[in-house]
Amino acid sequence: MPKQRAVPAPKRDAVLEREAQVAARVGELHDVDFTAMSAVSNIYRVAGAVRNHMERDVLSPDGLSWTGFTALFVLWVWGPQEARHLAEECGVTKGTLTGIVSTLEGKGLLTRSNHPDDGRLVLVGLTDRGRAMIKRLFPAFNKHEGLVVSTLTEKEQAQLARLLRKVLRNVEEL
Amino acid sequence: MPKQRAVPAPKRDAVLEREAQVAARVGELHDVDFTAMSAVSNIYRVAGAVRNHMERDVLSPDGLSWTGFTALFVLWVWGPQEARHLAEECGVTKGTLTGIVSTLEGKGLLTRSNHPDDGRLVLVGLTDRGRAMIKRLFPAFNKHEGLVVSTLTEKEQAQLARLLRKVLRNVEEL
DNA sequence: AGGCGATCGTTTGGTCACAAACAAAGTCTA
DNA sequence: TAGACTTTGTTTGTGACCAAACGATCGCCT
Repeated sequence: MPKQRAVPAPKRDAVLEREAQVAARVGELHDVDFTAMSAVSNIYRVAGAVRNHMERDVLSPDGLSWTGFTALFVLWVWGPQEARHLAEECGVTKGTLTGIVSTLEGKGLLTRSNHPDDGRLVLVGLTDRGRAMIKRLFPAFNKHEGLVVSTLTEKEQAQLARLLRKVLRNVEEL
Repeated sequence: MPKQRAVPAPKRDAVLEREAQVAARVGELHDVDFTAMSAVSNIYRVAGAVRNHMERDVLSPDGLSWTGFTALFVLWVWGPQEARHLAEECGVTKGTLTGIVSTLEGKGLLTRSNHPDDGRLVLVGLTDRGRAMIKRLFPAFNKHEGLVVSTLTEKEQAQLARLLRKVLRNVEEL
């Protein structure tokens, strides 16, 4: 009878091994959903790592943060729009967006203007400088996005995106 | 001849539709890696949504942030340890950890102490209050983790975790 | 027309996060 | 043993981020 392995993992993987050890230590509790725990914790770890990588290697030379880049990108793709819309598209609260817009406005990358018909609304739009910057930065950013998932096959990348979409729809209306 | 659809997507999905529209607008550029773009942007969106959900519905009643919870969890699972190790495990810089630890120390959830042999090192460990809190909080947290990925089958959850691990290993040494 | 409630952006107060500069403590080397 | 590196945690400065409170504006309703 061959020696049985208690854990099917073939070791040699720091990330996987850490999960296994955590599972062993938390094992004293019952009804722990390890699969969900792995998925969620990995989502968060990857997101942070990707953000750091992007800010360090792509964005920081232009003094742009991840969110700053996102705002420029959204304005570039969707055109000038109301602040509330921009906030939602960037995934931040309106309070946070005020700061973001102020920062980017200070750099001369976008402008605030009043809505002609509704005095409450603020319209945000790119300046020529802002448009030039996002146009120059996006290809580099996208290239690094490809680098990040380069260890996955095209099919796996698509499936990763699909699974995440499914989770996203669920979480957003939860 | 039946009317052809230019986009194969069956609509009716806000998340997917937004991606399609972005693709259409960025289409003027050549060599855009849309698959990678979807995957990366979804990773980040999901991570933010999950973090917000957890802080709102699970952690905030106890005045705990995501990172604060992570720190307590790590200390609970791995026991008292040096600050540098805790920082890496939480995925933050040492400077950030100083603040985290100070906050949690103020709440009486953990303690700082000096290493007996090396005056530079600081040992961080849970107090009884901290241990009680994480022990009470973790099941609720884990239950919500399950909720977050509940629209995925068990198999899909495992695959999501697997794909993310693959990306994580790649990004961390990039 | 005048008031009530909703909506929008800003402000406030606090935490989180990083990079960079720093002081204290340890290690190495000559 | 004395000086030069290295490592560790803290401090500093800046930006991101949220929730809650706020003031301004709009729409509706009587």
